Amino acid sequence: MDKPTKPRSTRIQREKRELILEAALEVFAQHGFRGATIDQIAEAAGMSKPNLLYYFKSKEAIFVTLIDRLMEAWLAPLREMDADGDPITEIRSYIRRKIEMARDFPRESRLFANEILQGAPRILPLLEGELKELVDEKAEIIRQWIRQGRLKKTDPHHFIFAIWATTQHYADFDVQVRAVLGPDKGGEGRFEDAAAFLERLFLG
Amino acid sequence: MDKPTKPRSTRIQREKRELILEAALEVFAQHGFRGATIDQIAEAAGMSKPNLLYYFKSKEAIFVTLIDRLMEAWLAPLREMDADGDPITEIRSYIRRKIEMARDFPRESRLFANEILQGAPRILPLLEGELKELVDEKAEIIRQWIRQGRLKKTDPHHFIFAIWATTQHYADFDVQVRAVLGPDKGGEGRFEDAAAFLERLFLG
DNA sequence: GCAATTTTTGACCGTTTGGACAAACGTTAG
DNA sequence: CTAACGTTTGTCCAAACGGTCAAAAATTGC
Repeated sequence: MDKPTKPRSTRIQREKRELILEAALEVFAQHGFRGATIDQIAEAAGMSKPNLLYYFKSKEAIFVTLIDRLMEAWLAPLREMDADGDPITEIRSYIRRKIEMARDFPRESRLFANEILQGAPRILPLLEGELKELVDEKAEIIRQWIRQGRLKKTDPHHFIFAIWATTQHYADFDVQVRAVLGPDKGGEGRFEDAAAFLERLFLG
Repeated sequence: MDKPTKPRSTRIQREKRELILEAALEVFAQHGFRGATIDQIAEAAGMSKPNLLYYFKSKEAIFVTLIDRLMEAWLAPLREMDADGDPITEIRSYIRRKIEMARDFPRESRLFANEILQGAPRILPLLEGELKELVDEKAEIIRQWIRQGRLKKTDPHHFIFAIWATTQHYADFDVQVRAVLGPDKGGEGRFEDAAAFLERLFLG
């Protein structure tokens, strides 16, 4: 018994599946689930449609795989918020991480936004279960910080919503942000400006 | 010359077009442009597909009409921000109006969000033109208020972005908001709570 | 080198979709 | 009644779509 009984999926298989997921992320983020076609994803992945369907049994299967992975990364920053840390530092770090995600993973953010906009048909149970529990837990921590006089009084749930909304805005509404800021202020520095602004807004 | 030379469009025509636009708003907001079908819209409007196409020449035409109207209503609240008014009052009113729009016109908000998410293919010129000018103008007013010491120092553009993001969040991400708040706190009072929270956040 | 297995592809299928069209229907004015 | 006009519908079509399948091609294990 040197190895487990499931040596399935070769290195090549894993690589191809990864390639497809990368291409699908691009296409889904830009056109949404219904707007994206298997042909588009296949072309973006540099393979034929039947070939793609050899690795994923349906368009839905690709999407679900993508969004399942996404959720892990999505909740991670909030998970890191530590009750034993300094409130200001913890919240500042959280905002930083969220802005970095908007900058570095805008496609993931848009994919998520798309799913929620359509009524979260595939992840509603997760939102009502895991996400709600996590948020309630962190809200309790914030409430505790407030009781201890270490944080300005505020509604914890709406506080978290506001951080989500403002940070993700820079990924989801990026086109609008750049259009309004114009060529001058719309450069890559906008994420730094946003981070600085948001820290002041939420902690100042 | 009792009447102008263009008596076109009877009352019935206007009513039917209105009926279609109402149905289309519902369908587009829920499924996005690509996800919506003419049949769905026709059924929601209580008429046959060819009949619908008698009033609008294409799916695109319906969408464009809808989004053109929407933009008017969308910019109105910001337009009302008055340089001669009291800064705190003006900003508070703006936030109130935006939250009311999220509560009373969530479908319009989602339609707009959808368009931006897809890269704003149909309204990019408007964003770079009319919207940018309006925001720049109001940003200058805010900057003026700050110079006069009547408002806390802050980046006007990101300040406006933050108001947009947080208020629209309650329409666009409504499913998530309700899932996280749960049955108890997720009732109709959530918009009031949000308004109160946001006033504190932005003005407190 | 060769058989077994995995990967890739061209051709194909049923369904859905946006849209066209002519015929039918209804309404109104003379 | 009827001609003219606006409205409605059944039928049809071509393209796009998600997905299948058998066979070819490439790879792997021996």
